[in-house]
Amino acid sequence: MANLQSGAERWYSIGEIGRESGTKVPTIRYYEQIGLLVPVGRTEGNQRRYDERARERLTFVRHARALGFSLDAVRELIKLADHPERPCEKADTIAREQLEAVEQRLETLSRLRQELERMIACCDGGQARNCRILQTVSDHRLCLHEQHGGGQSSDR
Amino acid sequence: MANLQSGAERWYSIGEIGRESGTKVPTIRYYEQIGLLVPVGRTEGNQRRYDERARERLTFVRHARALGFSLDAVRELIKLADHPERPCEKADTIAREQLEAVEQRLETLSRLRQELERMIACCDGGQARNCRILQTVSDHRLCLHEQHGGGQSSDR
DNA sequence: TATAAAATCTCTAGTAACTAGAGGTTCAAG
DNA sequence: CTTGAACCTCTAGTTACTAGAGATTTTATA
Repeated sequence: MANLQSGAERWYSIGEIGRESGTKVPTIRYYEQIGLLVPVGRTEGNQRRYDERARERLTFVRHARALGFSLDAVRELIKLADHPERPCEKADTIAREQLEAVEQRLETLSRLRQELERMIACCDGGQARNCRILQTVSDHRLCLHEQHGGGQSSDR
Repeated sequence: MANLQSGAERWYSIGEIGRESGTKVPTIRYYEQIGLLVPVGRTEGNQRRYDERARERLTFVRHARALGFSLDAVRELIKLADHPERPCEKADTIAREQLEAVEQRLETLSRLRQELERMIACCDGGQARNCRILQTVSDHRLCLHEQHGGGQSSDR
């Protein structure tokens, strides 16, 4: 809450950085609340004002999220970005884990796609009684693959 | 709450149908609570007992979930399966929507995979300062694709 | 038949990652 | 100086479960 009007630095409102980064305003407040973004200075009327650094931090978070990293992973990545002298094995590990998860999901989904395509192709649009889609859902044996499901949360 | 011991029908406990269908017991109770499964009869000691039909219903639900349908979609599919005389357009629509969602996710994910692979390949394992992974997350311009993220919830 | 272990019951609360709304205040333009 | 957009806090809702507490029932064994 220091010099919010003096100095040469440019300040941004929460709405501005939201628009810029494609983030809804409540989401930004949420990130602050869970400690992902450091609280920024306020105006006398209690409104948040962001500087360049805070803006970049939000961009970092959003981009990491867009890459599919969990908020916990993002937290780790931020920690690393804040300590440039540390080795970056951790970032490597996180990225590799993310890659593996993505590959896993890709596999599951492409099996699902195949299954859905087949179901749809076989549906003749008649009575529900004869609907291939409903039959397939009813009877797992009509499936091409055993793999989807079986255990829980193979997809998410 | 009728004849739970008389008659020829076989009854199953919640644990049994859970094991069979790969569903955790609380999940089954949850499905009942939200009205996805019809409440079944109970023993004198208030424990649930499932018959063949109830067992199949759970299988249906689990399989539909494994195919990626939302609980709401499953609800619709159940309604249809319960009315075999109706036309099955609705099932077709639901399945097509699901297929489209799956294809969408596949696309996003394969872009992500590419991005992650590139990030990881470029990381030299040195200081965080020079880490390609962190740099890429910091600066969207280092990305191959603009598409991932941009708006919100492209993946989910 | 007695007892102990396993399974079940209800209820509440927690998870991830936001999103929406109520009710009130502040900022910027005209 | 007024008005309307943007902001504030706080609570609760979303999806699809999952976990735990504390009590009761069922089942298997001695």
